[in-house]
Amino acid sequence: MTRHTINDVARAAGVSKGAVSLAFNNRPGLSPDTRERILATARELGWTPSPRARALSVSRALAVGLVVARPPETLRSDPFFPSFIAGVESELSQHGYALLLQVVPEHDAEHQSYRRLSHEGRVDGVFVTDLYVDDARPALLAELGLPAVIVGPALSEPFWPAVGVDDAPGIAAAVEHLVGLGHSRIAHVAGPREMVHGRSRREAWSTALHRTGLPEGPCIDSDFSAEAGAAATRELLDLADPPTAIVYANDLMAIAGLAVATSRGIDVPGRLSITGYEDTELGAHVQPPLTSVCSDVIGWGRAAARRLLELIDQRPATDVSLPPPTLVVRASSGPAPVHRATHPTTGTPDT
Amino acid sequence: MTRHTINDVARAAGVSKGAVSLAFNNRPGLSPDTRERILATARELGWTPSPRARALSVSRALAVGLVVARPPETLRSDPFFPSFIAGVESELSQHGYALLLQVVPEHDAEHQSYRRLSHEGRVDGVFVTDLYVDDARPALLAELGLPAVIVGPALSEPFWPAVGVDDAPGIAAAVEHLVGLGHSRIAHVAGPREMVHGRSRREAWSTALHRTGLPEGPCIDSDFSAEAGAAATRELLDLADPPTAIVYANDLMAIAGLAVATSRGIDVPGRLSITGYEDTELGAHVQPPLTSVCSDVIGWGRAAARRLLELIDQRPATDVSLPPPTLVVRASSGPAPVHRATHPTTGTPDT
DNA sequence: TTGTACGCGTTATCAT
DNA sequence: ATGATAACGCGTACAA
Repeated sequence: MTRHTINDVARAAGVSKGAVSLAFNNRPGLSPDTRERILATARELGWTPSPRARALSVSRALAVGLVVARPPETLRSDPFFPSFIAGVESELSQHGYALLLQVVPEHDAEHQSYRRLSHEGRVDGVFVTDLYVDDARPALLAELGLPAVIVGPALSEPFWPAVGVDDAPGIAAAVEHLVGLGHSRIAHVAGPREMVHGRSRREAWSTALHRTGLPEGPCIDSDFSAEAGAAATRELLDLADPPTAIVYANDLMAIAGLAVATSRGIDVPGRLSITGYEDTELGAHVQPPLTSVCSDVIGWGRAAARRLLELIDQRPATDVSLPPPTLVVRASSGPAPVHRATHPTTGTPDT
Repeated sequence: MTRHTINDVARAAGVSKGAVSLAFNNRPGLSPDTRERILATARELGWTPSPRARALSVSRALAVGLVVARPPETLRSDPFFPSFIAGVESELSQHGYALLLQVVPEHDAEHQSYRRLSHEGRVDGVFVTDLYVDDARPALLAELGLPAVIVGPALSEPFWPAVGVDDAPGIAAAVEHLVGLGHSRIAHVAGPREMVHGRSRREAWSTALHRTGLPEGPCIDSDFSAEAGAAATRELLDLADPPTAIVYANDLMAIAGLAVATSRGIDVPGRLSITGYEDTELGAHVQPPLTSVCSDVIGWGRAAARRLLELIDQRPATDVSLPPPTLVVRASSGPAPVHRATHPTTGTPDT
């Protein structure tokens, strides 16, 4: 019951090692029936090529890497990665590739990780997530010669292709939804200005408002964390002329913001409407349930993996069109209040 | 600037390949100064052994696997894995090991994954999480001869060691906290009976109550999801004699339960106290902030990885004592109501 | 300490 | 066209 090798198969099929290799790699040079005979023999013996040996001989790792640089605290509640990874895996496994994951606390460590992965030849390519404006990683990876795919909004990145769901339609849908409900003072709690997906969502919010002819509401920079989302919300509610609706750049901040509003006795959605982004499981189960933007993260992962494998194999990019995100309307968004209180924290009942 | 090999180092140091290998593996058979000279030369050339070649030659993968079998939906909001993985990585990287991750939708697929990982020799060992009572995986892995560490409550598992933070002290602390606040009817929203950590938390709750001399409150089986947590909460609140406090088996269910209470106009903690488990980021930012049990998940990951590497190397287990979980008290738990309403949904103001 | 076989496929070179 | 042969990738380990 010991492990079989290519030699066992070759012997059993009465051919040479080389022939078995040709058969398994769909390479010309074999008559159809010997090819079939070889494959059948391999099937019987339960043999498949060893990735270890293959890796050494083809000078490839047959694995790709995902390095996530965040303090675990920030990462903890992030719903993105599990789905993304599931999608990635579904594509990789079909090509005999594996996913190697690392979670490191900060950016410097991430650079070290890439260097090591590349130097040791552990991976043939990597995904880069949470791209910053002027991010140094693409250049580093180019220097290392390590193929990469940017996971996030497509941008004119000189080094590597980007695969991402476009944020804009989802944010636009949220804004239009709120405008349709009569809101005219729509704020945004944004992701960090330095992060590409923070910036793109902010721009989408701004653009959508301009398109409807409304002025931009106030916009507070935040960092995608619950803590900062809560602080931003307090800041907005403290304004002399607070917004009647807030578009958050993710669910985590939206849920924290919701708690802030509730704790001040501000009725949601009676006095304040709220939308999130990402449609987390919990969003549907807070009070009131959160209106949010939902995108196909699994499909996204699959597409990113496909692109990365193409890049590694130097194949041309196949077109993948990811479905645009959709707005899931729940009870956290409702008609704009008829009378706008001058100061919501003094809370007179609405309608 | 092409990649160096062990031969380059050997030549540069004026020794044989074998000597370089001995030097890098701290093996006897080399004079101290040649050893040092070899290491210095390697440092100069920036050479480290190639995991690929090593893997083939030592007949090891130099990687361990983590297969997570859950529908992405369920996994999405799970805060456990990122921290756990960070801890795992910190240990693995020191030993030249890498972590290979897979996310599969259901249990059958997980079995397939293990079979494949083992058959292809992709990993030298795996972590098994979310253990079920009578789980078939340990036996499968034993049959495959693939070393495994159970991540979860220590239990008398015949095949593999378990590494886990003991749930009991944390749950007990929550129960005692509530008892100290005057609660006498303390319910539990449990994880699935078939899951080991569901069961262990339930038993901890039961034991803690008995120790204080209080009768068990009602206990509803749930499944760790927000959806089911909400349903369980509704069920509890519909009882003729509803509990004044609910101990949830995780934060996700607790937050969903909180929303249910709030939506019924039940004041938390005035009329109902709530505790969670896991201390997620969001728990501190819901309204009211959630009392929860916090454990050192990163340390847990580190310990599990260490044990797995020991198992792979057939070394004896070193003792690791993980710090017991601690109770983080926030505003969702408070004094038991003085007058217990006969039916909380008819909600007369409290105190 | 050194020489060399070995692990296990892949691929370039040859032979029919 | 088909298929065999042998070198190769890069460390490790055992005999000398």
